[in-house]
Amino acid sequence: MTELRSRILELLWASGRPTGAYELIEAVTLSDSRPVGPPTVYRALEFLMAQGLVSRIESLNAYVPCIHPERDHDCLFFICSRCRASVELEDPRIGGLLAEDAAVLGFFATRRTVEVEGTCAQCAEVGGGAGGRAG
Amino acid sequence: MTELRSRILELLWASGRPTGAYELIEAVTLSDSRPVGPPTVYRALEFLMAQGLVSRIESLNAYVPCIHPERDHDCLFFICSRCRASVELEDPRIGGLLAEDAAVLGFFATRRTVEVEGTCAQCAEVGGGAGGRAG
DNA sequence: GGATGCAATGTTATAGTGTTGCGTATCTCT
DNA sequence: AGAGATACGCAACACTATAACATTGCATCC
Repeated sequence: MTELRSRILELLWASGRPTGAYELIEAVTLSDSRPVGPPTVYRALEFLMAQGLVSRIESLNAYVPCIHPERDHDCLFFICSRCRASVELEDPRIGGLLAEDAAVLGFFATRRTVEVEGTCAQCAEVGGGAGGRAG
Repeated sequence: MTELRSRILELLWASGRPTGAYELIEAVTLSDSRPVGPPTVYRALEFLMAQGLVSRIESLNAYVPCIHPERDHDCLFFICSRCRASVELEDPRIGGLLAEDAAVLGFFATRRTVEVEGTCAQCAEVGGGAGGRAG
């Protein structure tokens, strides 16, 4: 773990929501008063993902710090399309079913992506408007 | 359903694997001997997805024709990282669990993305090499 | 016929996301 | 110090997607 990598991990935690790579580039550039290029940030993200410290949210092209990186887990994200927040959940049953389906197909799984978009409880309470509960 | 839209749907079926938007642009341009721009194809894809005729695979930035578009279903994809093929499966149990988890969070889900990457049975048989069964 | 409205498509430019290639620095081991 | 491995800097580029605006074709109404 290097200076840059921990810096990026901190920024992800500080952000509080899925954060794009180019947002991170800007944030590092600003906070450290030094310009970093895309490859630098992407490499750091790659490393952090390999360590299980960060997950990528495919449907947003964005990155989030991982809860409980200490153990291998099913990344399962609920993403609010109104407030842009995401909640990570652990549900071993889903991994179990996917493993079961994979076995039926004779498929050897290496990576899972499970993402649910919608409206979080807090935003739903506020009511009405774009990204709302309808649909 | 217009000429262009059915053309793109045909191309997706003919491709036999997840196909990028720019591949489709090229394919339409070649097969119809007329240039089409990105917006044209993206709009057609948007329409086809709204009809449930096509799904987007987020982890590949690619598109696939949907099996059984006639009914609302859980899109669940197994994507082989070796041969690039994808298999769509229907497993209502997964949707059930996700709905259950969403309910616990008070989350109103509007869209699900479930994608599993790995090696398909056929490629695993061939053995060894990149994208293999290890992991 | 001519005006109007609408959905779909065409066109140009640009925004956003991610990678390649190569050079340099830093760290570690001997 | 010297050699190899790892990480970082940088320029350029490739890929993916959308914005903004113009045009076409068809149906409708007067």
